[in-house]
Amino acid sequence: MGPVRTRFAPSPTGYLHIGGVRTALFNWLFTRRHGGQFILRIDDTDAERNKAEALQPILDGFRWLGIDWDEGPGVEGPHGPYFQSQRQHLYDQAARKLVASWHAYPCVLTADELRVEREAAEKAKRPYIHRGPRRDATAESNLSLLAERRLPIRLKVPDGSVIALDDLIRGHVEWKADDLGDPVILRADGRALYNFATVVDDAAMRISHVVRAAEHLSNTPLQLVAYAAIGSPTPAFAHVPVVNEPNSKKKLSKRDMTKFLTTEIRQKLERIGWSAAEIAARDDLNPATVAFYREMGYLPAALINYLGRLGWSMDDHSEIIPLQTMVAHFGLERVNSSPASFDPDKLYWVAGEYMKEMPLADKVAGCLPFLQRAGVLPAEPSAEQSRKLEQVIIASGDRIKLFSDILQYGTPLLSPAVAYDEKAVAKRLRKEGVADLLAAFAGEIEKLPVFDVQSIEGALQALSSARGTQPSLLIHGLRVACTGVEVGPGVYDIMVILGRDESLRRIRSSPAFS
RNA sequence: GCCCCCAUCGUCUAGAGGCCUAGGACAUAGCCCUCUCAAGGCUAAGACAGGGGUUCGAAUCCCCUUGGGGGUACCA
Repeated sequence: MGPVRTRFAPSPTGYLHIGGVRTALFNWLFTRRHGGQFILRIDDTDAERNKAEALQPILDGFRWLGIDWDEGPGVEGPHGPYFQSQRQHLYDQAARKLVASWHAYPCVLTADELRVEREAAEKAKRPYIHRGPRRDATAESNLSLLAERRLPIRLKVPDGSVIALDDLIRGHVEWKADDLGDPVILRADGRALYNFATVVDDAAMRISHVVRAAEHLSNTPLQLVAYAAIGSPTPAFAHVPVVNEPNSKKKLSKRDMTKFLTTEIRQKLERIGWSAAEIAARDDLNPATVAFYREMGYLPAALINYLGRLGWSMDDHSEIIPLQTMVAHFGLERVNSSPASFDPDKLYWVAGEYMKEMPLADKVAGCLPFLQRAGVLPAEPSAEQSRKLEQVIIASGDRIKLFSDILQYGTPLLSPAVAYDEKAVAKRLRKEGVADLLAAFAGEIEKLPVFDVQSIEGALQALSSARGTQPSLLIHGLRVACTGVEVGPGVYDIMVILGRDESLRRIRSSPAFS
């Protein structure tokens, strides 16, 4: 076998779809495992919806995830160009050669005539298998007809044969050629159809393994006919199962992604500082795109790990699999043949596992932009602010699973104003004796020689036992007084981060006294 | 309609005839730890779609049914 060469052929739609990137990842893992080349080929033949700027988000997404390509946009190689719109002449040439070699023929039927044929077949309850009138005409006469008129070209499907495929994931599949109509491979205007362009390109680019979504399995027999016609060896095929919507047996669709922008998701975005207008201005901000996870502060390694395990397993127990391990063990034979549902909960868990392993400095760097975009910290934080942020992150520990989680835990400590939560205040501050305790405790900490976790805790325990109250009464009251909310890092950590003066200010101006 | 694919806990999966009273993970519930929330520990509940074969023996092989999905285009 020659070198492993795979490809992924996205069309520039303006966003990187989660299902597509999973397929790309399988290609990439397989390729890296075998030391081959992974090619990114841009399927931009559909001129109107393919603007140049619509490619950028896709490339950005791949780069963010660390999926690199050996040939493609920005990486010239021996088999370019890598934009299908620049390869039209190749399809045209190939199709004409097929007419000359009697493997293809011009279609002289009009759209209306074709429709009539199809309807007649339907009425007779017979499957419609197209065979055109010029199918058996001589190559010479077809060629001269083509010289006079621009006509669509159809590929001849050989009569009576069986087309077989040994799919690397699905095993042996076969089709009867007689069930297949002669497909148009080139439109009258010279633009190629997908089933033909993909074969011409895959052959020209020496693709050894076509790893693609299972929805393409039905296209494969026609493509196999095309390979035979152009006289190229066929690559190996592996059809990976589609990714389904969460809790559903429906494919995670590229179309109608707006439905994934539920009110819940919208709230999540708003909570991390996105305005309704900003969300509306981005049509890729929904859970079906890679960009969404990036904006939510997921670690790219976590997304990769999750996606890699979706439909593939390394063994009977591994869940957190570092990229290098994945590359070392990836194999198409362990890719499942049944569809898999995307599970946001599990992805969130994986994200948390990866965040636990993040070095502190990287965590700080990752969290900062979220605080800045929400206006909690300025573009150029002061040394004091940076120091505090680091302390907050240390104190928050495993609570931060996504970078955006810093907003929940960091905002109450980093912004000067405290937003008091009604329920928390009612439950923890407006309680018999809490105001007295807080006032007394404020007096105690004022006198502390050092203001650290040990001394604050000591003061609190001392006061509680002197008063004969549960320490938790004061602890909960303090947290709400200092942060406005009930959940968060340990209270002593909170007070140390705020500092003595700010802690006192917050305690004394808290709603416990109003 | 016709062709093709798929089918293990809610979800991701292990399982390639006996190791299966079906294992793990996420999610769920309970308990423990504890200053809340996370994290962690322990426990619970939870699946071979149905029916026929083959076999001493089937989640695993075959057939049928059912259910899901894809294709059937001058879409990709």
